[in-house]
Amino acid sequence: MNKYQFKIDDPFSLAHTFECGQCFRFNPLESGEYAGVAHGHLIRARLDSGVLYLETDSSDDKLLRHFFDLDRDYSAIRRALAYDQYVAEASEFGSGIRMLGQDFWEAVCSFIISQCNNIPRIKGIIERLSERYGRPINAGETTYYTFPDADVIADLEPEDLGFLRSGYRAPYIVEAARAVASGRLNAEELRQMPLEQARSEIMKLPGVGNKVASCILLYGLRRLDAFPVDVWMKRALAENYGKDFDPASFGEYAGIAQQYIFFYRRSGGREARAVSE
DNA sequence: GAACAGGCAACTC
DNA sequence: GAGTTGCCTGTT
Repeated sequence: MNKYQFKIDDPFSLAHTFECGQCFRFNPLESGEYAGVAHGHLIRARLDSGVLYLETDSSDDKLLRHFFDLDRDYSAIRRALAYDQYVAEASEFGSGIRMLGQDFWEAVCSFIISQCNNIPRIKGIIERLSERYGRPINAGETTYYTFPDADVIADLEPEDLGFLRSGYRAPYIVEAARAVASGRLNAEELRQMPLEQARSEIMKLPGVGNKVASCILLYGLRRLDAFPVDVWMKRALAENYGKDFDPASFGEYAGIAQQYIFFYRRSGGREARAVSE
């Protein structure tokens, strides 16, 4: 295992980052660390006095910086969003959140699984998929598994995924794997496209509508202008902006505004803040 | 046992 | 275009 230290200047919370709904494969350890697998590597992360300590079998510090988004100025983004009172509150509350640089295919698959589903079950399905078709990484008493490559899943039939208990999503998973494995859906090409064009390409996948496509854009391609609206966001937007609000008005960092609002609203929003103060 | 869940798609009007 | 329904599975 390799060890890395990164000095962090902006607010940074591992708990908020890993438990704000963007990522399903990292969990807290008793030590207070967070551990999980990303881009085929086990990562154990700990934050102490503004330093991010990583233990990992990766030796690619560029990938690690990318995954934790260490080269982005979050304080500047929060200042840019602060003209809006509610976003200012939400971004204060969730100031430690960072947008992880996740693997594209993993995000495609994970957010297909997420539809009409809750986080514990989403995590369970993804873990079963990884244990069966991923590569094991031994770490002491625990064995972790990488997220399986798209071409492995592409060779399966939906019936092969019965053990996942993913229900009607199984054929969607296989079709998405085939699109990615064949190059029909290519992350690099999507990155070059205007947002709406990339969205309509992603929505060609069966079982992928506007919401899941927005999650794939934001979490799988880190298109920060993508703005997923689920039932929680609908509530938050309706409560604060009325019915006919266009999230695009948040501009190039709409996706980060979304993340702050989502986390704030799910944590109880203003009511929770009032209680804690 | 019925209703619902961080959604989609096919169908209705 | 807005509204309704079934879809697997799991939880309440």
